[in-house]
Amino acid sequence: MDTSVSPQLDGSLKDSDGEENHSDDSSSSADPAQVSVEGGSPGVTVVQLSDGQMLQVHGVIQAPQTSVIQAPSVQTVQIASVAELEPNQSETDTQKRRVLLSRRPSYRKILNELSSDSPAVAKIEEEKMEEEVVVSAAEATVPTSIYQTSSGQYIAISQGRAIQLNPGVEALQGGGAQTLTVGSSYPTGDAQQQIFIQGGQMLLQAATGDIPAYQLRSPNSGLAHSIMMAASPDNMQSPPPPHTEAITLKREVRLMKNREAARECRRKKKEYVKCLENRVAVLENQNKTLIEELKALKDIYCHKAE
DNA sequence: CTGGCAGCTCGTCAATAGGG
DNA sequence: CCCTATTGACGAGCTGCCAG
Repeated sequence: MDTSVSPQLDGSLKDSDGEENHSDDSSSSADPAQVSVEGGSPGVTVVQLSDGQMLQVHGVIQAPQTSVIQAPSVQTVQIASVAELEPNQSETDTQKRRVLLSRRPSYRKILNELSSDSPAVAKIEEEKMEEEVVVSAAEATVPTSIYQTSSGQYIAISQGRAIQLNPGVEALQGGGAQTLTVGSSYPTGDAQQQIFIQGGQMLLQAATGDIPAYQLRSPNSGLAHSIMMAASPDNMQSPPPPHTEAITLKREVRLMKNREAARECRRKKKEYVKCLENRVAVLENQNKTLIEELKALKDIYCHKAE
């Protein structure tokens, strides 16, 4: 019973790795029979596809590990054994469920383990994103209203009038944070507002009034995104009791962090799956080479025997 | 053109692990 | 014990495809 590949991962291997992986999925989708391994620097295998295209596959397999799937998944064994225990009914349902729910080590850990054995394996880095550095101490302590745009970006407005666009997917791909300073459009505002621009999106205007309206525009598309008031619009009007406000703020921050975490987790998962796919491709090639080698040796041996 | 369907992405919740 | 990070599960929304 092999539960090492979850249905989701399995699905990803089959069809869901999606558009963004097309560039290097060719390694995994290539017919193994039409691929030749060229060798290369340690840890990196150059694979030639049938169409002559050369592909560098980071040598996930070069490390002396028994299996791609078994090696990192310490808890896989655990899951399997628990599944075997199930007929015994030796555990309560709750306990079973808990154990079944027990996770693999994180994708980052798995890949980093792999990479420690094989230095060529790309590590999933702790991404120190600039936008996290951008948040100043003042902002962190001052009550902040957080809004979500229709494009999924976040704007935090603190008492200090700092507006931050939190990282969307674009921010991950794009560059670092940019900062601009504009005059405040709030009647009560300070002289200036700071706007942090992420992922090529910029804050174009902030209207005055009790409930400010913002317009986000992507320089490329020119499309304006309206802003959904995702959280605490009441902050703008009558201030709620400080306690409620604190709770709301705490929740908003938690949700925002979790949103980011989920995004990051999915990204890592994709990377992990991609890595496994590469490894499968290389293993298949290696297997094929070994078979051919064995065949050749057999031939030689048969000739000598005659 | 339209309704149904499948696949994908994203946000959220909840469970769990690990660190301080 | 509390807090934070991680990740599976679930639902909602979007998109592309296809048959009628």
